[in-house]
Amino acid sequence: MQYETDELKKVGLKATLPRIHVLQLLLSNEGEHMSAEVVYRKLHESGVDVNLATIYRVLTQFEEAELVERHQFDATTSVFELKQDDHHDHMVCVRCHQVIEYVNAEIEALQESIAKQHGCEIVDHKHVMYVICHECSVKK
Amino acid sequence: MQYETDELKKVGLKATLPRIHVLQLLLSNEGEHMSAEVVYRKLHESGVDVNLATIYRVLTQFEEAELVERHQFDATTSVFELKQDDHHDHMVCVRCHQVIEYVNAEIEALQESIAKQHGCEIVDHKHVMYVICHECSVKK
DNA sequence: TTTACTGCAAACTGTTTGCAGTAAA
DNA sequence: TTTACTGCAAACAGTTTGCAGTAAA
Repeated sequence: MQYETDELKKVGLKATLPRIHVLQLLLSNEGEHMSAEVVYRKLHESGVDVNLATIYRVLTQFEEAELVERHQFDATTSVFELKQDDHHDHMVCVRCHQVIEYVNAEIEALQESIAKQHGCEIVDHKHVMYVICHECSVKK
Repeated sequence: MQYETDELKKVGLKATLPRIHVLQLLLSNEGEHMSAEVVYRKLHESGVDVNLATIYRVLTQFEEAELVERHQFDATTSVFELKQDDHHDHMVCVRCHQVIEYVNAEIEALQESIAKQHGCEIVDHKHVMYVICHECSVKK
């Protein structure tokens, strides 16, 4: 819990219990992409009662503090993951909803050159591939 | 109006006035990416009163009939464009909200190979670049 | 002790839906 | 004349917000 406290203070946030718990959950589930609802449910399952509105606030603050990244793989729900050092994009299995991360420098470079061709400067991008993953295609 | 009527019947939809008007609007604004709200407003401006709920229904039916494509460039709102023959992706200017379409076979191919490497089969993808367009970067 | 933060409930936004009436075939 | 469609109002889902009370510094 000291680590979480330090991380929070480092980005200028009071080390409150809700924030510590959310951060702890994200840390212990690295690589997962969780919605606010899921964070809420997981915390409650482990006996920690944090209000859903607070979770939304905390996740948004974490995003602003660049501790987490927000993604929207489907039309309705945002998911959050701990921010990693390297940029990566995502594949989402439409059957099992597993998320696979990948990095591809060539695509990144191509993007830049396309933008440049049009006189545009990229400020952000999202690239999501909706797939049927190996496991799902095997089990029919 | 005969053209619209025929197009609608071709995909098995009754040629009703709301549908004809929405299709007409999309046809006369090819290349535009309009939200349901914008469709609603534009129709009303030209003196055609169609209920917003109907516009949502019609656009969804058009999507199912593959007459239009739905995109979500921001978290909250869907936009629609007439379906073209070729696949393309989008750049959206974060300042003026202009949408620029582009096609890049190399990226498409790279996507496929990345998916394959992971044993995945792509069923869909979205690739959006958020940019500052030429005009916007010029006028500071 | 001060001020940022949380819980609660209510609001909000884009979108969908049930139902009774209307228009296309 | 039948049946699909529309308008209306209410519901919906995820998310945000105002406010009064609570806890971190």
